[in-house]
Amino acid sequence: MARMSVTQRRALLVEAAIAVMSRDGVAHTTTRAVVAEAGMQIGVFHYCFRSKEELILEVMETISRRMFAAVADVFSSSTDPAEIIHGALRAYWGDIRANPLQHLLNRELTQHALRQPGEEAAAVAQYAGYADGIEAFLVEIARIGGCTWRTPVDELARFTLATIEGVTIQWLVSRDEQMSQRLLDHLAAHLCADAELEVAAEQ
Amino acid sequence: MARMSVTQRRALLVEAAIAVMSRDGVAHTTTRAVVAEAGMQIGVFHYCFRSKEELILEVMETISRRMFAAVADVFSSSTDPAEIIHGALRAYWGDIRANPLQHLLNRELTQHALRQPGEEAAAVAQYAGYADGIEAFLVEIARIGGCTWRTPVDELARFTLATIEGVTIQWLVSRDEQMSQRLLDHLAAHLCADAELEVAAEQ
DNA sequence: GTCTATAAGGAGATAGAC
DNA sequence: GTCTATCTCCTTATAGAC
Repeated sequence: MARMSVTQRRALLVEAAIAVMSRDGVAHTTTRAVVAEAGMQIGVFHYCFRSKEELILEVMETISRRMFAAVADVFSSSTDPAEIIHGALRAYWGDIRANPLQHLLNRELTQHALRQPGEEAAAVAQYAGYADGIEAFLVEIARIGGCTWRTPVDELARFTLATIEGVTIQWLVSRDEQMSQRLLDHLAAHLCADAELEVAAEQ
Repeated sequence: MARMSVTQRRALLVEAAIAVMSRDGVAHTTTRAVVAEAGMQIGVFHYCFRSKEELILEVMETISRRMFAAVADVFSSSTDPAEIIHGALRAYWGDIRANPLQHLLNRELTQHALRQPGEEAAAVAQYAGYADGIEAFLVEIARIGGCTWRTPVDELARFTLATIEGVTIQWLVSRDEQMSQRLLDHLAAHLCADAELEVAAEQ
């Protein structure tokens, strides 16, 4: 095989791992399958990664980073809180529809980390990232829309995260398109009802 | 070992499997570990179960059945919707606190089924059971409390299921007691706000 | 850096004595 | 029905030639 920097190989192996793990699940993914997917030889693996576990952790970080990119450009669309909220949920939903297996994988990775002694921190970091991301999102909505949240924003963010994740798994199991849409609309309405228009001028 | 009916052995093996799988996770559970936990010999396994997969499916059904028992006696307490709702969520939360690993296991079982070709139906049945259970619960609350739900009850039930499950996984990851309590209170308030007192007398 | 060969250790399932 | 011994397969990880 052509020469290639270890860094580049690592990146290719992470991509291959995401592909294989999405397709077959974490449990059924072997290092052999990953290197084969990347078109490399089995011996390559262990001078790119210390262990299979190190690869899994890197997959976890990579996927988390990408999750946000899927909804990042939603602010450009509007300054109306209701529209931004609906836009964000639609964007998230589009990502679910486009990559259902990747979202299933994401759940598996969380649980894998929780079961792996010493890796609980990876799961904690993953969730803290999502919660903080949504929280920042809500803060930004309030700023743009000139409103405040009745509920403490950390609580509202985690409530939103919880519901979104629950809706996701329900769809992954049932594939009931219409119900999932209704549930996300229900969540959007709940959020909109929590927003309180600020009194226009102070001072 | 003493003679014992296959039926009884199956029951003991299911209990042992729940113990081992809760402790170590589905991925790390071997048939050897299960029979050892049950104090049996390895050879026993395959004339009690056709395969490891058959055992896992039976574990799944057993756990689902028990989940409801944990909140079943909540109606005796009150006829006030708000109190019943809070009571039910408290009961659920108590079960989570008492058996966190079993709830983690439950998630793993869902995903295992989704990844196992031909077993998706087990996951679907699991979720349909939870959704229908919560729906019946909401209907009963409305009947007892003399109120109706503004939101269609199938939607409200699935929204509740989604949020509960999201809160559960957040706690399993973060173990943030106080936040989880706030999130469940938030959900309870949301449900109470959806209840609409019926006009006392018709006709 | 790259690749082949292999070490070392389980896994699920079964055969066959009792 | 019960239990021991074992078959067969597949895993991660490493040694060592090139």
